[in-house]
Amino acid sequence: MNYAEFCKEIEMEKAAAFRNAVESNKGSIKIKKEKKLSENLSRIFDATIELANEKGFQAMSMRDLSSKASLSLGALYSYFSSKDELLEMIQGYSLAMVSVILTDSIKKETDSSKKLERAIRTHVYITEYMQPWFYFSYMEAKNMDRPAQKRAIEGELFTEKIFSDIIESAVSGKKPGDHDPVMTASLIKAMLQDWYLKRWKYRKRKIGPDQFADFLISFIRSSIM
Amino acid sequence: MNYAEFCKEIEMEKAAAFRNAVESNKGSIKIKKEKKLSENLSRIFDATIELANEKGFQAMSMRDLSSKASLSLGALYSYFSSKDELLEMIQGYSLAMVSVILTDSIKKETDSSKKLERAIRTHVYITEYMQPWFYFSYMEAKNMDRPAQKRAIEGELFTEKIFSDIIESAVSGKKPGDHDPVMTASLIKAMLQDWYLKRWKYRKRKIGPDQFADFLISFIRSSIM
DNA sequence: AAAAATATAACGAACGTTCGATTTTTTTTA
DNA sequence: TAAAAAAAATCGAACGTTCGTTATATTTTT
Repeated sequence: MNYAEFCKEIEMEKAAAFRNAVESNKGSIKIKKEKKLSENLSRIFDATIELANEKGFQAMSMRDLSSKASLSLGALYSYFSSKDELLEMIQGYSLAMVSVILTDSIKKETDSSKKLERAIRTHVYITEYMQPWFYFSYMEAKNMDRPAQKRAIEGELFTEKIFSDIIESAVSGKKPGDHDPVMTASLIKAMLQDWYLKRWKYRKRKIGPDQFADFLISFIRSSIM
Repeated sequence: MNYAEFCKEIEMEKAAAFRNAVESNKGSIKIKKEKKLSENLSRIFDATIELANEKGFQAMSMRDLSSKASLSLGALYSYFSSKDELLEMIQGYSLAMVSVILTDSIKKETDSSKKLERAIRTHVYITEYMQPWFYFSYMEAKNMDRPAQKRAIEGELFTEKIFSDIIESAVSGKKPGDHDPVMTASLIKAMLQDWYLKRWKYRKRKIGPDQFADFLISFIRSSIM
């Protein structure tokens, strides 16, 4: 599997996750027609991500959003009930994406070592594919209300658990006690996050997702094996 | 060296960095008396850090700051000329801290391997000591104006260069071509940043700075050696 | 007393949000 | 199929707040 292949397979799951995000916020959406809703809401999402990653979500005004999404102020509020809710819809979307994709992906391998490799690779690819979304979720987490913050933390721990479980079974019996799987998973997660948080750096150095995944895998492999 | 020892040695350098931060913004400070200035400005800094790490710098109002720092709105503006300038003063402060401390620290070792170990340990300790400051600088970087953003990026690359230089001389001749020092330094930096960005996680798991530094060093050593 | 520092009230600008009027789209009717 | 009616969606002005900042008056320190 490489990044190009990954992209082809992802489109459907992306659409499904979007429909799911819409479904769980149906209550505060005033738009009736499915087509209008998905067209305009995804344009609103894109515009929000773009503006927020430029100047921060708080600093982005509804008037900024209105002009970038080509909808009037009043119209915007037919798609969500408040600015905060908009933020949480986007968070829910990207949170669902990473956990679904990751869980599905590791089922395709049985060998622990291969499983770990695949998990890392998939994480790099999905965060490459939706980089602005993950950057947004990471940076705006502390501006969310308590329940949304809790969801963000649980999301982080969920993916970390995927890694620590794999490591546990991968290194069991090999070098007992030498490396704590939980700590190792923590560090892996940190390195994976660097990929979507510091894109400017890797772009400048002309390092693509495949290259990054390869390097990261060999770095980790030689450390825990 | 452990964290407790580190703390004893740091106080002087911290005070020097603070004086330096004041000095380079003297132009917009209306307070004449040295004592008043350092007392109140450091209280303003602390209050800003605390509020910004709670709800974000943008969301923090000058009225919030006024009440937390126990100074009237008008009085605040005798210590800086605008909210943005306050942000940049704080950024300059923590940026200067890490580079001075790190540069000084690695001079104390000659062996490359020891040098790397010491650099990592020192980075963990200084970011532990001033955790809220580094968290602040990281999270608010994208809300700063262009020149301040440039400074933040240069700061990141500066410390990364310190690591890649050491790695280069440490692994030269050992495993040629196997690990790109620049990429390795990038990953090390990512893991070091995790320490001050995810404090809630490490605190919950009862992992202190000494433990984290030990683990990180052994993780990296087994990977590049 | 003079100088330095603080407090208070007020400024215009910009914010998120709402609401009734208006336009666009869909459905019904002839 | 074309006109009329109903429904859905959009619009832009306006609301009440809150924001960063300032000018002036007052208090504290020298």
